[in-house]
Amino acid sequence: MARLRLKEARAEYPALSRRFYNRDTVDVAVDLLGRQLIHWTPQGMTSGRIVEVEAYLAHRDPACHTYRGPTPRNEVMFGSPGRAYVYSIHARYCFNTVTESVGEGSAVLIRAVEPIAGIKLMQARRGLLNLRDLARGPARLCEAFGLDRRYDGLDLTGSGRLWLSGTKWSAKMGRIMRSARVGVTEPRHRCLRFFLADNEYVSGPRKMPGMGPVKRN
DNA sequence: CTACCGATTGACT
DNA sequence: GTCAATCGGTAGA
Repeated sequence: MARLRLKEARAEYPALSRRFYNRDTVDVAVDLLGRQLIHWTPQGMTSGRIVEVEAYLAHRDPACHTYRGPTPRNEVMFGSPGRAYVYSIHARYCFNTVTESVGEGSAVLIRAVEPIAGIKLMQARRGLLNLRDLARGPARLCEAFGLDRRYDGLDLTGSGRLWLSGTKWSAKMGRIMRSARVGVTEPRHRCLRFFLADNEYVSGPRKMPGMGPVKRN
């Protein structure tokens, strides 16, 4: 496969618009399933199909980083929808897309993708050959795609090197499931994790509280 | 300044 | 299944 120039890649895989992200966070989360995450670098392009996401809701959600108000870290979450929110945890990184209107403070965590392009590059970045584990988990995904703190605040809807693309629901995706979020210990468990059932690139335990099917719109 | 801890991962029983 | 390494963000003295 010939190496794509950035311009060509952006033409072939049109970026989702700001309008896409400026909606209810749960709607955006479910709508992101099956779409592509694409990162172009001079080293090559990596892309993958999103198979698992989690919604983090401002104000109503103690697990959300904006729950206790603005801090230096969560500043980007209060900004424009369609920007990247990248934060570090346990000495690794996690990648989110900011949702809803400016000042809201909600986001969708991209937890796992099924690798499509740039698999050799992902393997080199991860120091790992096993295809299944390349981007299965939020921090693994960031390592495979070369994402770190420098990408915090980056606009995903402009003409940059990092964006999301793809058509809406395809029947090939199979059923969508929901469950409680991974690693979030809440008294009331809410089902804000969404993933493709039976996809081998989904992270986390097989069984989670509140797991069940999601109906298509 | 110190102390605590998490939207994780990988190694291990 | 269990467990600890890891380190930046946050709150509090």
